[in-house]
Amino acid sequence: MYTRQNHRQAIQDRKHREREHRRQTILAAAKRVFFSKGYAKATMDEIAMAAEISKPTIYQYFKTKDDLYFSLVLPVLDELDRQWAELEAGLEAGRYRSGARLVRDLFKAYYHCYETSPEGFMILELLQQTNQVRELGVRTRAALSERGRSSFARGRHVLELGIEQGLIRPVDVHQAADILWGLFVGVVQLEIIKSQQKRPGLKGDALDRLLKPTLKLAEALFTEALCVEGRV
Amino acid sequence: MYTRQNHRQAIQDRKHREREHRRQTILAAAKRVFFSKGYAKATMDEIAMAAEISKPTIYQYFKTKDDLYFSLVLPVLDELDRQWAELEAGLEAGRYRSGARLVRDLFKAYYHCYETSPEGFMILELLQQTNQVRELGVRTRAALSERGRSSFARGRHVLELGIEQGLIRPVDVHQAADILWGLFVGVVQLEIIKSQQKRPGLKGDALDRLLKPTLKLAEALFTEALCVEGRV
Amino acid sequence: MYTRQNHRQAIQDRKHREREHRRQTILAAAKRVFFSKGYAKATMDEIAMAAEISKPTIYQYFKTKDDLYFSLVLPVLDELDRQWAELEAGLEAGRYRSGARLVRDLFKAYYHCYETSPEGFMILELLQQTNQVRELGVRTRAALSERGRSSFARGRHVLELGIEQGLIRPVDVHQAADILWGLFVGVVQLEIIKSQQKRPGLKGDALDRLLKPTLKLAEALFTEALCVEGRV
Amino acid sequence: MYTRQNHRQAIQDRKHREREHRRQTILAAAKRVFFSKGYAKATMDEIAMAAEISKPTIYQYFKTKDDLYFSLVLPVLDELDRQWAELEAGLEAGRYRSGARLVRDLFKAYYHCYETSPEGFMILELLQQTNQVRELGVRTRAALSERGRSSFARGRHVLELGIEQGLIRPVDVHQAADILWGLFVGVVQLEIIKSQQKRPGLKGDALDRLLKPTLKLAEALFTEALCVEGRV
DNA sequence: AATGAATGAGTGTTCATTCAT
DNA sequence: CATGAATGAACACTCATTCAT
Repeated sequence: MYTRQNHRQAIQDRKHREREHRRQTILAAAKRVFFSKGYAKATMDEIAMAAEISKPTIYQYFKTKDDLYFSLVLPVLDELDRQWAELEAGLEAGRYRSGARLVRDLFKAYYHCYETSPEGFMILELLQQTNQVRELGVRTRAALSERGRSSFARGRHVLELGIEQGLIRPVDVHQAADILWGLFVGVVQLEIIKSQQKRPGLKGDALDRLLKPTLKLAEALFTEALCVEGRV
Repeated sequence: MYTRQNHRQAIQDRKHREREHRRQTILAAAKRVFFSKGYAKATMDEIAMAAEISKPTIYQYFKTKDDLYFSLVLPVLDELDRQWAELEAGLEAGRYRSGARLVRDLFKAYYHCYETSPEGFMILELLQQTNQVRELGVRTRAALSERGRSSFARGRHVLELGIEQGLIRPVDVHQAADILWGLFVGVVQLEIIKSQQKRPGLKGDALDRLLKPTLKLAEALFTEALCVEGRV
Repeated sequence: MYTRQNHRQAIQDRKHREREHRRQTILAAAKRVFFSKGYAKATMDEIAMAAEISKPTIYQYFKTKDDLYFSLVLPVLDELDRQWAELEAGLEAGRYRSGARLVRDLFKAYYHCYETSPEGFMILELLQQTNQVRELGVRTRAALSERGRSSFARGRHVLELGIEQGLIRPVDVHQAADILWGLFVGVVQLEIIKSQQKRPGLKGDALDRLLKPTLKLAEALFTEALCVEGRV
Repeated sequence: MYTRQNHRQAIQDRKHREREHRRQTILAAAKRVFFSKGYAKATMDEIAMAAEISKPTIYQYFKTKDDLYFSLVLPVLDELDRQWAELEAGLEAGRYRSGARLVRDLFKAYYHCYETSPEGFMILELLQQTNQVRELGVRTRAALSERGRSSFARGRHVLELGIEQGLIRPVDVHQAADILWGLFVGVVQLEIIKSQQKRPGLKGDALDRLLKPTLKLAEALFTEALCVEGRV
């Protein structure tokens, strides 16, 4: 039914949608720029141009450059958490029969998370470069820290479940989780550099051709190393 | 015998030593600053202050910021190459009986190289951020690129020899070398972030307590995965 | 009629006007500073202070120091060209009966061009000092070079017409044009130095009192030397 | 006769000679550098390298960059004065019969002075760029100012004599002297710019081919304009 | 809400000048 | 006397951020 009340509501909704849409546009632009230049060399001007808006507008959506950056990184961590949550659920439901499957899905989780937003994923490593001290409102900062922690915690829990269920060999889960993450990030990083040396501009294709088989081998090696059931 | 001739020579020598010493002071300061801030956020001013000299003095020893940075990174690659050359020689001399030994020494090579200059090692990854185009005299630039290539080539050759001699299982050496490097760098990077989150300032101790056992586990996993002789 | 449309237009217009006004303010400030210090000693900071704005603002109107400088010089060349075009038209229309008139107008052309922007005129000579190589976008650079060439070409054509019409004696027009320009610039330059030695600050008055009669005499001498009709 | 006294004297002399020689070396180097770069862009480093000595040594011969510069300019003014003194003497001895001769020798005087040290001559015009205020010891500054004044005074006297003796037409000698100087400097300047535009590096040849005929024409025009004896 | 314009605080780099030897 | 090394003071140019509209 059409009422003045509903009309107002509709306008409100549209505005919200538009606002969210613009926010996403900015984030997408920022992602591209941060990725190709690194945190420090990326300028707000360039991001604004990439988003086809004016610079001050960015500041209406994100308090600072740091804030924008972290807003980019957060979803990646969330995605990782979601992936791991699925794995966790699967394990708790007893859906895994072999360690190989588990390892395969572990790698899939990482890869899916990377694929969702390759740039966002890589940007995670720029964390070091950022102004680690500055304010940025406590909220974002805390959120980021907590998100990271929870992600890793869930990863460890997945490994613990795998060990408990006799799917993978007993190892220190802290260390193992770090190794998996380190391996994944390190390999992705290396292949990016390699693919950029050949032809600059990350056209995805070249990168994928390097990355996928390497990750496949890594998965095979970890299956071999971690799984209980013996040689494949 | 003390002669005027010797005297002059002695003075020359001392000056050379002093110059070299100052060069090292600057490099050490730069290492600290680059490491803690990243390439872009590190300022020449800060490096000068860290080295307790004036800014222009830096420019008497290093042509540009880039030059300074690369002078920091080059020795690390050289060290890596040296380590691998030793492994290569050992393999060619038939000194390796078991794959486990080989994997252990492979990890040792990486670790020794990291230990020689932890900051320098990590800085390698900043390569992406650097002004990849600028001149810096062709010499350093070319040297760097070539050094990287040759290091990786030697790493692959080591793996090839290991496979030929039946010490490790047949795998694609390109991919395997990438995985090893990626794993090592990724893990070191992750543990650094972790140790800095706990207490900023990289006091080495905290880092080492995290890093060493993790790398030990990684070594064990790779021994398991790569070696021919079966379960250890 | 007042409409919302017109309102917007009016705002646009005002902004345009303001922008142009500020541009002129900067140009005027730059003119003063360049003139009193020369290209190299003039600093952007000083120009900014003279224009009572901040330094980065200058860079919103002019890409580089070079660009600012050339933007100052270009109009002078254009004015010169315009003056000569008038002379040319007059000659082609057969409006000149005596060589004396032509020489008088030649000097008038130079003088008018100088008067339009005395500093700008003198700044032309600083061309040598400028970074002759740098980019500055090809556009301005090319424009400048071409402008100079075309101005001189037109000057020569004016002399050619004068000779053809029997108004002035047959001389090499390349050389004659160079002599006229050299004389004018050289004299202006000298009188400026002289007037500055007496009282620094180019108050125009002192300069004019020196410059005008000297140029008058130069005109008389050239009339004598160039004109066909014999002694005046 | 060889005595200890003479010996000391001889050593003193040699030292003086050597010192003077080095001074000249520096001046020659500075001349080249100042000329090709202009005052501001010329660096003491470059001058030192051109003179094949170290930078501080320059400061033992010249107090500041300004001092060095003015020491370069002074001899040119002296040469000009010498040339004019000769002309003056010739006139006073009644050696000139025709105005044409006088004008020819006037131009010769300028040209000879330019030829003695083309760079030095041109450098004179950079006077504006120099730090006109700074100390530079009063001495050099005063000397320069006075030298300029006296040179011009003598030039005017030459013209006065020429007028008195009925060789050239009565004109204001202040203005006429300024015109002659301005013409000469302006033309030289212009031809230098032109010859550099064609092929950078002032190889003299190209310049001379432009300069000489132009000056020849200028001389002819001034003969025509200034001389009493009528058309040539 | 969006933007054109403005700016304070740096950046890397250079240079005239001065020590210490 | 000559010099290698050092430095204070600039300089052109940039950027995250904020007004005014």
